[in-house]
Amino acid sequence: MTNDFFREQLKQKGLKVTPQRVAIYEAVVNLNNHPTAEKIIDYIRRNHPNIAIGTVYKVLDSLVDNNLLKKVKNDKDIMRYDAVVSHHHHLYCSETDRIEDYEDELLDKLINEYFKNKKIEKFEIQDITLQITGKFNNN
Amino acid sequence: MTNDFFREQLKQKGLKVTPQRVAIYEAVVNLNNHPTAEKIIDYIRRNHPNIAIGTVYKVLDSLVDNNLLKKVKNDKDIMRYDAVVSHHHHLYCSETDRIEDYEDELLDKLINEYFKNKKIEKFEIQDITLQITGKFNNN
DNA sequence: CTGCGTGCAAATGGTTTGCACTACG
DNA sequence: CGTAGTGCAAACCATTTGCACGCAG
Repeated sequence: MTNDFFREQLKQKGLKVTPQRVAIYEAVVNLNNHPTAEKIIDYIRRNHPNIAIGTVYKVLDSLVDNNLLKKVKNDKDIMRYDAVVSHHHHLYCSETDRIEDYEDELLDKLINEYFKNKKIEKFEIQDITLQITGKFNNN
Repeated sequence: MTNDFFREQLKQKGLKVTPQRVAIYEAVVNLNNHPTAEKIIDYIRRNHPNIAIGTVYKVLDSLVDNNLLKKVKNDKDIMRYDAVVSHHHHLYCSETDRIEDYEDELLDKLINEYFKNKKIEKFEIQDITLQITGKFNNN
């Protein structure tokens, strides 16, 4: 289960398992659309009324540092968070603030193949992420 | 010349040609590495000591709205600006704050071709931009 | 027990806003 | 001239910080 996986990960990274960390991680997993810190705080306060805003930011930072969460950047300048840590791209809605994960191994292979042949001068590629902007057709 | 081109563009968009707008545009063109608002202000103050910070932000916003500049977002949360308006990607240095433009028509064609065949469910693509992270070898 | 993690509240800093004044067209 | 644009300073607000206390290991 997600919860146990997370607790195990914390231990492995030498981080203490606290109710705050568990709650924050669960919030990011359960909330859709890559929540902002504010959304996460709202969600958590239902069950943890006393959790501090500063704590949420500190926990989010340390989880990102330890690769248990990822930061997602959008056109605005508010930071959002993603519990999907594996390599993936993002679909950005041009009309709303919706952001969806997009995994596509075939595409990744195609792009890697391309850059295997065509090097960028004086630059060693470590990671390629696509920002795909467009419109969701419904829902 | 760049300057005349810019003045012409302002007129066409119905924006007044002011010394502030010209100076801000020139700053973004001349400064390398996709300057922040702060860098732009420092640069301009050499010749326009009285330009207001608020004005710089307002001008940058309106130039972006009118497609005369682009915003560049990095992992941190400070906005940076780009005078290259044509479609291109960005090379992000993983160790410094350096950001370079990267144009590659062949790559664009390859990716467009790929998505011509493989549609994303319930999503209509408008634009695809790559964030290429890595290391510059020297310089 | 020991120090990592938390709560709290104040500080920070990039960006925005309101308004009177200026100058472009 | 009339209004878009500017200067200024205060306001905003997401995020950070410092410190005393509390709890996980």
